[in-house]
Amino acid sequence: MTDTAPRPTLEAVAARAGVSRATVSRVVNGGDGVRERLAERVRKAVDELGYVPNQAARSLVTRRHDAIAVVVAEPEARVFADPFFARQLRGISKELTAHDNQLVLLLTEGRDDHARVGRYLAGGHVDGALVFSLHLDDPLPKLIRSAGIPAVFGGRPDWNGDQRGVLYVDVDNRGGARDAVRHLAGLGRSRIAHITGALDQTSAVDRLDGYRDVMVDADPRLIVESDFTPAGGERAMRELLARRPDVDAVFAANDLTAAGALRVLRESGRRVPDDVAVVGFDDILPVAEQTEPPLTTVRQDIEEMGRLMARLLLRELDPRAAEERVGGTPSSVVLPTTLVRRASA
Amino acid sequence: MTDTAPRPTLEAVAARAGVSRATVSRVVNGGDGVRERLAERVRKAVDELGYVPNQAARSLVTRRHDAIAVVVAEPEARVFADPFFARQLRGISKELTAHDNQLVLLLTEGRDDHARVGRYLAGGHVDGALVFSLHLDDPLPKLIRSAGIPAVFGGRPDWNGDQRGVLYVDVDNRGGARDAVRHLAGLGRSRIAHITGALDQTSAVDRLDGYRDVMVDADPRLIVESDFTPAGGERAMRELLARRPDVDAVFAANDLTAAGALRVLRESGRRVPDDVAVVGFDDILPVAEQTEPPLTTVRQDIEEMGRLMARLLLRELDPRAAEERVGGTPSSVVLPTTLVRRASA
DNA sequence: GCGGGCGGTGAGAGCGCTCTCGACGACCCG
DNA sequence: CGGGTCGTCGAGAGCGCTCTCACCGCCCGC
Repeated sequence: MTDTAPRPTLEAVAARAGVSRATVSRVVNGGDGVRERLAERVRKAVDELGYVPNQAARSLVTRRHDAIAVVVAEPEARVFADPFFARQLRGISKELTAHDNQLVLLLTEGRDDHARVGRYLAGGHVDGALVFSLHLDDPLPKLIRSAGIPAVFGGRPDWNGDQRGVLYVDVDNRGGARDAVRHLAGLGRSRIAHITGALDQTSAVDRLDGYRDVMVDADPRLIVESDFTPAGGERAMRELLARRPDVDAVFAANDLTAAGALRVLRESGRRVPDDVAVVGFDDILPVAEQTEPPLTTVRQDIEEMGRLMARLLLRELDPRAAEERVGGTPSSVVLPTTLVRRASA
Repeated sequence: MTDTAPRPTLEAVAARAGVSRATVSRVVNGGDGVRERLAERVRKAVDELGYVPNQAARSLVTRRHDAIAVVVAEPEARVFADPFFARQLRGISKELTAHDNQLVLLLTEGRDDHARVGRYLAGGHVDGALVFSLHLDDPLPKLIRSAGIPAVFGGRPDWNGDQRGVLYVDVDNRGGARDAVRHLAGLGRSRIAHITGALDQTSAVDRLDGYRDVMVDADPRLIVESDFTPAGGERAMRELLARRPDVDAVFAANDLTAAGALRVLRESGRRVPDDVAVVGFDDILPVAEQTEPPLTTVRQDIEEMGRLMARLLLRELDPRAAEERVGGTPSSVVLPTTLVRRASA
């Protein structure tokens, strides 16, 4: 343990500035109702002493923490293959920092951890939570709700039951999927297949729905279920080639899957995009740009998504905003996507 | 704001169990020196009331927070292209969770943020810090030191000045590089080139040193400086082909760079590995497995690195451990690497 | 010229917890 | 059988802050 010099207290600052604790407190917290002359003297004392408020003492009385929990309930796979997660965190971090809030990160590991997270959130250590829980059967949303703590979800949660007052920020997965498939159709392709993502996640379901919106009466054999992984993409593509060797386009539920599909197509002697055009989803840069050929894909602004989630939550927490909100509660947001054309379609 | 029911206090539990506050506190914190009969009664009361200790009140008196900061000082690029960061976080999170510590994440954005981070750390909101700051000129290490807060660095820091007592966990970059180059030599290659990483990071410097260890008197033209990015890898590879068209192997400082190099080699009509063998570094799965051909590379156990960093810091913070430590201060760790053979070399 | 406001300031009471210290039996030894 | 020791527990004093409330000048209006 490093011995830290005893940090100056409000008391010390007050003594130095020749005022009372209350006045120093007022100045430190915005300084309303303190005459400028005095305030100036206090600020000077604060600087000289290097005073930093003790957050614990402050929280004890205000019952606020200026801290937000970010709960990530991904069992390895997805989050850690993508830089996804990092991007969202960055967006969140930016927004929180701008409002002097801290980011407490909770990563969960299997079921047991849910209890721990629930306890933590219910324990009132943070003012709110941003939750990433993309699986349909996830207990987290209920847990959060029963913890009685304000929360915003990343991605549309889809649990059975009351959805009132549930805030989330999602990407327009369905619309993005439609754009992708329409793009393929616009290229003159008619036998457009879809390799789905893991269908226990709303994003995968929505992308599939988007595909169906355009391909209203597609051959069901053109739809192959997969799991968002490259290996899954390979398997699905093989299956697809067996079912419909005449397939001339593939819309994969994400870039990783598309990369797997691309490899199988190459193996099978198909040229991309000449014989089969391929579109992915996510625009994971190190992947989408590195594939052979580079991948046409649907981009989503992940960082913005994080930023928005944080903003929504902070607004929810701010009593001032709560007043303004009368008659217009803050609502969930769905972000647009854009098609990024590269060589694969 | 959600109205949270007033949470029960120690006082309430004490009343219910018919004991004093002090006794409840003892039970809650391990229960030494309390007769089992009483302790049992207290635990029952805790359960019934759903009591959760107020961390703020506790911190106020103990001056401990059971929270550590993770500071990531990466200007975008590296961290967010790799799943690197996510893996490390996971390792850290696991270890911290196991010891009931919270993880406060601080991402920095340019210079201004350093001051903010410094203030935060000096403010005594956390017990220690894990710092990722891979750039030679980074002010963070000094800042941390002057904040007087225990810290462990991820990657060997390299600032001028006193290094005593500086703890870090690093990967054996130099050894891994040696292995990579020896592997290429073992394949019968003699004109082995190296595309470096950004040389303002110790990892890049160490990898270059490892290359030099084996290629003691290599043609300097075989060494091309780059920056860890795919685009940089492409540029470097072009330069290399211009300088030494007879190059028969490339050791790239990381997988992203290798992927860029691979693309240029393909363009130029070289076959990999027949004409030119390529080895990367990091084993970033979604990249290394997706390249054409799949990349032989040097793997580092990133998650373990995070775990170790946390363990080191926690030990540093634990007064008990401090006693045991007499005569043997905890020291930095360098993790081994392993060569992963795929198709590119 | 005097009372009522009012803006500015200080005194003091807690927030919920830990921890020291002293009290109090029970138990042991001589 | 008396004095000391040990284990167990409660009383109470803060930790550093916010916030209410009372107080004190001063300015205004009549």
